[in-house]
Amino acid sequence: MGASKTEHFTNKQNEIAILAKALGHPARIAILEYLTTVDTCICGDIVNELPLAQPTVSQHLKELKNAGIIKGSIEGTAICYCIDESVLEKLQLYFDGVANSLKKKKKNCC
Amino acid sequence: MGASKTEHFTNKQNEIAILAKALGHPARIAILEYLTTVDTCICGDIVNELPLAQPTVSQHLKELKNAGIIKGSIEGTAICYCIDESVLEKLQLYFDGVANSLKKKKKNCC
DNA sequence: TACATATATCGTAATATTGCAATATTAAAT
DNA sequence: ATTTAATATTGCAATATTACGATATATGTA
Repeated sequence: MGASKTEHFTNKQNEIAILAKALGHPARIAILEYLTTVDTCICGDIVNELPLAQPTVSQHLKELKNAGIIKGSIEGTAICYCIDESVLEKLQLYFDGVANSLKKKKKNCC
Repeated sequence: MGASKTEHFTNKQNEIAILAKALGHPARIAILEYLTTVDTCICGDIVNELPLAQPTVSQHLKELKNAGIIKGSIEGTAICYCIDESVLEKLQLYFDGVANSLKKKKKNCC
């Protein structure tokens, strides 16, 4: 095997899982944070920011792009990558929801 | 290769990546949601809730446990699994932080 | 003790991820 | 047209993940 049985889960569950998986690597968290802090989308510096070879970084960017977390627009030779704010908001809302539900719960175990 | 170069990233980045990775599978999102909604930690029903074989569920539970997202306490024959609220709060705060930073940003690209 | 129940572990097959060197592509600059 | 710079793609090796049948373990019950 090796492939997830996605068809048995809800769209929402798959959606969140895809986003979480895309962020399930420190390099991609570092990219997220870099793109969050940098004011103007200075692009190709991402490679210089990370301790990884250029093809590896490119691959990580691709995965973030596939998950919808970032988008890139061509800017001459360079590419301008930035975060899709709405997707991050989705994650924010999701974990807000879970954390708040937990707070309301009466705990009779563990 | 196949192993992540975790040593080049900050503790915080690795920590968040580990949590995100653990939630990067719809079955584990489903487990999270089940444990969130269920009031008393009725345990072994997780297997019945999921469209996966018992060893597979056990494996997913183990991964959530390794990441620190859930903990289990033995309750006779059964095991009582529940969410570590503080870890979920960590995720909530993290994505709150990222999403809020993005909102404050002036967007001059994409 | 023997049995049933709940969960974990082992072994294994299929597939996915990670990382990089080599190479391709694309567009600007000379 | 050539060169340079930035990024993507390909190909491959090492490792990790996913899933499950078979089996082990542990606890309660007859």
